[in-house]
Amino acid sequence: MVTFSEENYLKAIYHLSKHGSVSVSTNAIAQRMDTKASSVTDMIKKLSEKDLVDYKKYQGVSLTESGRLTATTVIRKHRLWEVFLVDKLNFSWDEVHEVAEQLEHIKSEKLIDQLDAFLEFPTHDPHGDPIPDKQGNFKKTEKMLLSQLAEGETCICIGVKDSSSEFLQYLDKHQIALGTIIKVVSKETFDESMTLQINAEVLAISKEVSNNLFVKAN
Amino acid sequence: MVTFSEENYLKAIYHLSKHGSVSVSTNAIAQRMDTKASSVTDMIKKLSEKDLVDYKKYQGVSLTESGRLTATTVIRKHRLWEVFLVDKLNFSWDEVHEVAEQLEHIKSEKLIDQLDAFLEFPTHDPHGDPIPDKQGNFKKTEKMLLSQLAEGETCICIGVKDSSSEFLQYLDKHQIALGTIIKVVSKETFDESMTLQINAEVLAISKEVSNNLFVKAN
DNA sequence: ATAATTTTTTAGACAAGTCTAAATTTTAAT
DNA sequence: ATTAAAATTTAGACTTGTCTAAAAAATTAT
Ligand SMILES: [Mn+2]
Ligand SMILES: [Mn+2]
Ligand SMILES: [Mn+2]
Ligand SMILES: [Mn+2]
Repeated sequence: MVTFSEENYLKAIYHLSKHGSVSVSTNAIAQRMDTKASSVTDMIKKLSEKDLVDYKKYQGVSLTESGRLTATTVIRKHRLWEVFLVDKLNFSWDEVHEVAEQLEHIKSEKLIDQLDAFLEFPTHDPHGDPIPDKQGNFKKTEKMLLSQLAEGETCICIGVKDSSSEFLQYLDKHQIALGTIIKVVSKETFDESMTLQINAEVLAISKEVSNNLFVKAN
Repeated sequence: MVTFSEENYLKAIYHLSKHGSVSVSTNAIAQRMDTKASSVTDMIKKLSEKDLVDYKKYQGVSLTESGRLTATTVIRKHRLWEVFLVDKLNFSWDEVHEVAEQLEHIKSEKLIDQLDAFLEFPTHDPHGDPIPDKQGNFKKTEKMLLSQLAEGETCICIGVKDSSSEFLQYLDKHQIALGTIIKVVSKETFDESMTLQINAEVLAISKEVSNNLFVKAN
C-alpha cells in the first residue's frame, strides 16, 4: 500500500530525475514539493524501507524499478484524468491540473483501464504531455522550443513547458492552442523577442513566451 | 476544510439518523464504520467543534444543517460516480461501490456539476437509490419491499436494500435487474418464501431475498 | 432502591506526516 | 589544509486519526 503522500514524493523524484535516471537531492525535492528538507529526509527513509527508492545518506535518492513504475502510473492517471476533464466535462486546459492532482490517487486498475478505453487511448494530455502506457513507457517525441526557431520558419504548437494557469490563459487570449500553426516572422537578436504570424494575426512575444512553447517543424 | 474521515463519519450519521432527523448513538456509528466507540467520541468532538453536529455528552449526536449538507453532497457525489462507472465505463453494479467510496471525496464543485450534466442529470444510481440535488433534497419515491406483496400481484424492481456484491450477483444470476417486471405467483405463509415469474422463467426465493428488493406496483 | 450491565467517555499510547532548531556532513572558498 | 558556507540529517515536538484499558454515566434487572 502506497499512500497519497508517498505517491506525490515519487512523482516529484521522477520529474526531477529526468524520468528516473539521475539521482536527486533532498533540497530539490523540498523545493519542488514546497516542504522542508527534514520532512523529505523522513519520507525518503520510508520510501527506502519500501524499496521504492535507493538511498544512501547525504548522497541523494534515485527511484528503484518499482518506484519508477509507481511514479509513471500516477502520471498516467493524472494525464488521463486531464484528458477526461477537457474532452468530456468541458474543462479548459488551465483548470484541470488541480482536480487531476486529486484524481491521480484513486486506486483501481479497472477504473484506469476503462477510462483509457473510454477516451479512446489518448497519447497526450491537454498540455501536450505524453501519456505513458501501463508499463510506464513513454512514446518519445522530437519536440523543440519555439525560441530555437529562426526567422521565416513555420511550426506547429504541440505542448507547453510552463503549464501555469497564467501562461495557459495568455495563450488562450492570443489564440494559441495545441495544433496551431505558427510562423516566425522576425526575431530580435537583442532580446530574442519574436513576431509571429498566427492565422491572419500578427503577435509580438517575449523570450519568456517562446521559451515555454513546444513546437515541431512543419 | 472537511477531511475524508470527517466526511465518512457525517455520511454514516446521516444514514443512521434516517436522513438526518433523529439522533444517533456512539455505538451505532462505531458498528457501522467498523471502528471503536472511543474513536467515534473523539471524532464527534471534532465535528462538533466545526459545527457539523450537535452533541451533548452521553446524549448521542445529530447533524446540523451544515453537517447535513456536507453529508448529502458526499452521497450525491458517490451516486453520480456510480452512474458514471456503470453507464460510461462498463462497470457492473456490484463493482462500483468500492471505487465510489474513493471518488466521493474529490473536491471540486465544477467537477460534480459537469459530471451531472455529462450523465444527463440522472435521478437514481445503479442500485435504485435517489441522487440528491445540490441542496441535498431527495425526490421522495413510494417504494415498497417485494416481501410486502400478496399472491397474484405484479411489480417492477426499482432498487435493492442490500447492495452487497453477493446479493447483486445473485440477482444477476437470476435475471433480476432494475426495471424487471416481477409477478408473485405464490407465497408461503410458513416461511414467507415466494415463487416469482420473471419474463418466461419461474423462480423460488426466500424471505431473505424478498426483504431486500424494492419494488413499485405495476 | 440497589445492584448488575451496557454505553459512553477519558487517559494514555502509537503511526503518519509535518515542522523547528540543532548537529553533522559535504562542498566551496581562502 | 583550514575555514566558511551550504546541504543534509537528527532530535524533539505537534496534529490527525486510531487503538486499549480504565473510569464514569446511563440503562436495565432484581
Ligand atoms: Mn497536470
Ligand atoms: Mn498536463
Ligand atoms: Mn455505493
Ligand atoms: Mn449505490
